Amino acid sequence: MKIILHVDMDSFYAAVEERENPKLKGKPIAVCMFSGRSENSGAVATANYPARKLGIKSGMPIAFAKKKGGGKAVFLKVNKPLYEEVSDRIMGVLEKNADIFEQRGIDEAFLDVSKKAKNDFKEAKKIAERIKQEIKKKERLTCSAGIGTNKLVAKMASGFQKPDSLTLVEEKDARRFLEQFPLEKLWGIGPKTLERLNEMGVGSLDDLKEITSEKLSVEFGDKKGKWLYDAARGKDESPVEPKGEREQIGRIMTLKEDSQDVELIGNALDTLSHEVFEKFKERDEKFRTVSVVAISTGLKGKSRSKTLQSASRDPEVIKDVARELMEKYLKGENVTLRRVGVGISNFEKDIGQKSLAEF
DNA sequence: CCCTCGATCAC
DNA sequence: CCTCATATCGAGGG
Repeated sequence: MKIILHVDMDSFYAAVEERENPKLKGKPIAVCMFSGRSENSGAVATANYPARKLGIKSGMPIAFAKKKGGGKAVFLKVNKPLYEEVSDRIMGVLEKNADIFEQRGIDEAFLDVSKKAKNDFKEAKKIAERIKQEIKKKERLTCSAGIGTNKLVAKMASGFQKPDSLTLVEEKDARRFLEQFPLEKLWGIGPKTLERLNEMGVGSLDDLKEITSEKLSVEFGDKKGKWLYDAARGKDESPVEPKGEREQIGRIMTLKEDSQDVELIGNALDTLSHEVFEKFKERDEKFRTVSVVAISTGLKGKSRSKTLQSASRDPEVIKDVARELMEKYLKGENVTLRRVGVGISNFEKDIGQKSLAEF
């Protein structure tokens, strides 16, 4: 039997900001992504607990959050490089405590600790306590941890008593533990899946157990269908797997104003292409696919992509192909765009020669 | 099997 | 009033 630990930082962005600026201590904080089209356009990325008490939630429009905040809350702009730097150190602490380590996003990770814990939940608990201690001491940040026999249970456990919590769910308790959550709180069940399940007459995990694996596969596809079937039974065989390098690099931005203008949009694409290349260039690889995303005023997103005959690592290629894809798209549809994005993927090793200087 | 594209989830 | 970034799946076409 495996023992899986899931660690999730508590309101990470806001907590880092609070730590960096003692004046903010205890205050409601909303860390926001400002889109720049007007004073308050954008969304809340993370709200700390005092802010949540005021009704400010992540994903919420900033203008809306400000109404809720009643002037009490502090609104900050995200400082991603700072959070990344802090995250790297935290992930180092987590990784050294794991047999197998899988980072998921900037502030959470799965740790397979089966060997280190000698298959003993008590040992796993000690490991989790040690991790929490070390992060608190070194970074002055809290996190929540969940321990279970699989990723699903561990993930649900870490979120169960946030913040600064540690929740153990032994195998015999897993089913009952999961059953207390409404379906939509289950990891992997979002609004769409919930709606379709409801239409099938499924309103709880218990109901879900009544549906056959075949039926779920027809409705949700093979993978997801099987996953749901297992989830209803507290089962999740997916392994903790180290994440390799990113397989896509993308950037998206909100236009200063809604636009149909090829030149204005083209300029935005140039900027994005440049930023994408900046992230990509330190890798010793080439990309083969360039894609663009166009999000209309109605917030409907469309994507277009092109895979090149031969791989490239030329920033101009990103720009050119992005423009080409977008121009073609805009010609075909009569749409006004709100946001645009550029991405590259399909990386392959660059076995190119060294430059003369290196040689 | 590869490519394109949309959908979904969730940070 | 509506951010940003990535992974994964599946359908449909070739």
